Amino acid sequence: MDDLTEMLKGTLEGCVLEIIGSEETYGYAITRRLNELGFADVVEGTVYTILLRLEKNGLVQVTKRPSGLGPPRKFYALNDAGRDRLATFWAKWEYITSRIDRLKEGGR
Amino acid sequence: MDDLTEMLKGTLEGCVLEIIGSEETYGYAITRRLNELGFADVVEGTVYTILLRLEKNGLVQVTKRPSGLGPPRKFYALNDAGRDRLATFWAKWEYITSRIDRLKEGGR
DNA sequence: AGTAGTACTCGGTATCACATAGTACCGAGA
DNA sequence: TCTCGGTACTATGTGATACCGAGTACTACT
Repeated sequence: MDDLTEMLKGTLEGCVLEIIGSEETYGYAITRRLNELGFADVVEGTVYTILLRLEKNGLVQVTKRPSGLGPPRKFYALNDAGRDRLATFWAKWEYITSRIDRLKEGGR
Repeated sequence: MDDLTEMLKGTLEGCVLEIIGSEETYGYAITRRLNELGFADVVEGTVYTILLRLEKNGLVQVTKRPSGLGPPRKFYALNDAGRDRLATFWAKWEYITSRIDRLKEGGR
């Protein structure tokens, strides 16, 4: 699949929120998870910028824990604001996909 | 629905291509069409920048015709490159929505 | 000692939707 | 007549976001 970056704008952050919401986890693992989900070209740098943004915007709670096989990990969990944001993300996603599907069907 | 702009990145151009592909039309009418399709906050300036980009990238054929109720209209039609681009757009859209749905279902 | 895998940071770039202001043409009502 | 609203396009600049590239650092295995 060729370049998806423009189409991922706005949605990738939602994906990261969803992953964090389903399980407390850390950046490196999130990248792997996205890759195995089919977002093959998403690289670590991208995920980390998203995580830093989430942290800066107060949507996550961060806990640093030693790793055993590398530097310490920063574990992320959603707080209330993060759960709110995730919910609006899915609402927006629902909204947009329904409109686009309508358009695709030659929609009226 | 609150701000969708980030999520429309990459997809709005595809929507415009789809509209042009189904009928030769012009900027002002495309904006109206998008608005009635549910993309309520999309404004003229946005559509015109997309149209100029499409033209610059050689995806459309442009014909200027007098309007009768205002300045002349620039009618847009897809050429071969445009139809190609539209096809890849739908392929990407399909791809992304399937991955996101999988993620949403707690996907494995 | 060197290498590979894990794990995070930081500065810069490109692209896109959008805001804003401006130009221009027409018809109808004050 | 003159303004106003609707039609129609152009041009410049801004902000958000994904991505790139380089760098730092820790561990384990050879």
